[in-house]
Amino acid sequence: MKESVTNCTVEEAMRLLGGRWRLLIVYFLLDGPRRFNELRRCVPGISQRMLTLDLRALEEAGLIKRTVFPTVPVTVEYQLTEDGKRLVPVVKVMQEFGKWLLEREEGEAP
Amino acid sequence: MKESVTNCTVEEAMRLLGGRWRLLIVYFLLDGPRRFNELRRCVPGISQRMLTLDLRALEEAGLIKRTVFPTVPVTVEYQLTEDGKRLVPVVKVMQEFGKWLLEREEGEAP
DNA sequence: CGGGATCCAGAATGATACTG
DNA sequence: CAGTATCATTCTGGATCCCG
Repeated sequence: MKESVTNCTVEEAMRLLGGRWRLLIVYFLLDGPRRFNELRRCVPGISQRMLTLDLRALEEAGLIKRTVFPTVPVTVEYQLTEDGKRLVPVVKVMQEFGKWLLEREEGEAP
Repeated sequence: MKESVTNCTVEEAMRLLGGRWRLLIVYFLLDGPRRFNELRRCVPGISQRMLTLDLRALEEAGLIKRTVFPTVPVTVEYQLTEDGKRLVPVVKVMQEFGKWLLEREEGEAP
């Protein structure tokens, strides 16, 4: 089972990005590096655990870079890598579609 | 200006499209209408149940249209609505990103 | 053919407590 | 501050049987 898929590029992308938070996290990294708790405040409703897990997944995929500054207490910064910048159009398009969705909802069922 | 709706737009979009199959189903509807079992064959590995559920969700969101032809046995066709065509850029961008992902994998882990 | 209904396994996510 | 560990809950997806 799970042999390589034929032409399922969309499936591959969704397997990595399809979670509830990942693209949202990336969204908040568009403007520059962010620290862990900074992201936690930005991303509405995410748990500490999921933030950790999703950051790890994105890091493992080479899309973000984790930098530890040996301050006291320690400071950790996350930022998009060059590869990660390939996510910019993905986020943008999702943002636009989501915006349209929300505006449509307002118009139909207030 | 509801700042309360900070940027749930990405979240909103992912809530609707974030599943494993939905964008993939939409992908196979880009070229035109498809019947149920036709989609089942196209979408690699999807179960009948999930195809039904996801088609329902997309229909409820007004993104696809379900048409029943009273043949014997019955024939059901699914197609993108005008609203659903807003998904075209979303699918395209996912497809491109997935393609890049797959090509990168090939290059790294032979 | 195109589903609906039910049951179930596993993955995804959340809550809470603890730590260097 | 930035996590880890553990447990609980919810969600996703598959298997199977049934029906008009």
